Amino acid sequence: MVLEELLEQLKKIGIRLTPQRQEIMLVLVERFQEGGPPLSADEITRHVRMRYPGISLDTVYRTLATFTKEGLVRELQFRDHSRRFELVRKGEHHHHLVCLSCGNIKKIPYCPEDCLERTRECYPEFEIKDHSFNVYGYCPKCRED
Amino acid sequence: MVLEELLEQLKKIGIRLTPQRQEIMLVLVERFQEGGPPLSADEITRHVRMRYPGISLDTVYRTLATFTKEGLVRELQFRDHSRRFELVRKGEHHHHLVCLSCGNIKKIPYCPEDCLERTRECYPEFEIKDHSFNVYGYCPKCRED
DNA sequence: ACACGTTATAAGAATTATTCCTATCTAGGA
DNA sequence: TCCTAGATAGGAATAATTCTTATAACGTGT
Repeated sequence: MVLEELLEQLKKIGIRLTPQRQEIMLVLVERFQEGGPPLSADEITRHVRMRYPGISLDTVYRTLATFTKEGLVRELQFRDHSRRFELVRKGEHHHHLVCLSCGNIKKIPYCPEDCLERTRECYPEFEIKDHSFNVYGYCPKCRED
Repeated sequence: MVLEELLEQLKKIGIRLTPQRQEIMLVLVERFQEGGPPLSADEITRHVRMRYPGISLDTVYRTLATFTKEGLVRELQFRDHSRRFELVRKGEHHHHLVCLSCGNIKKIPYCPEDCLERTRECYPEFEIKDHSFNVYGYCPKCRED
């Protein structure tokens, strides 16, 4: 099961396996498995509180920062200024199509690898670590208005 | 001259040509001409205040929103949560390479058009308007640390 | 199983960026 | 020149995130 793998990974990293962290990881894994859109810190907090009511927002933010630093989670920043988080799974890579009206998010299964490669050639002195590709538009529902 | 062209464009659009708007446009044009990185709202405000001390932050934000809506300005959102603005010039299109350590920004002259096209094919019911492609890494200076 | 030291947490204060409110002002058409 | 819709200044309000600090608890070593 994915969750256990990840908890094992957390142990290896050498950070403490607290119940709060486990719950946050569980929420991220569930969202990944159902294929839904990335979650905001607030959404994650609300989900975690269903099963772990006392958790503080600060803990959620700190934990997400830790997970991101360890490469378990990817942090996303969209043009509407919303900040979202999603689980990183090895061998799986995608980008996002975002509705400018309702914020609805779809996965894009393509990746601009050629552009990335050309960027590396253009700036060989940069140590390139990551990239983001977002497409913005209006979803079918919002086009009607 | 670029500035006059743009002021003319503002007139055509039908919004009032106030001195505040002219100053903000001037700052954006100067930055475009010197080829420097996009500006934050705060940087723009500081620049505008050198020549127009009384301008309020709210006016800067409102004006940038107006310019963005009219397609004269592009709003950028990077992973460090910084929000920046740059002039849009027809026939010129680029993306950004951002240093994760110092925030240094370089222009990328390539564009993932193929990915964009494939995204259109994948989601034909979406009305695609725009996209962003950001590459993150460490600049030469920051690699040393 | 237990104690200890390190690290994580909760709670709320503080910070920062942005937007809202409202009284006043002004660009530009008549 | 006058008039009015739209714009501005200034400060209050909001929202998201981070900081502070006292308390709690993970997991190593006994």
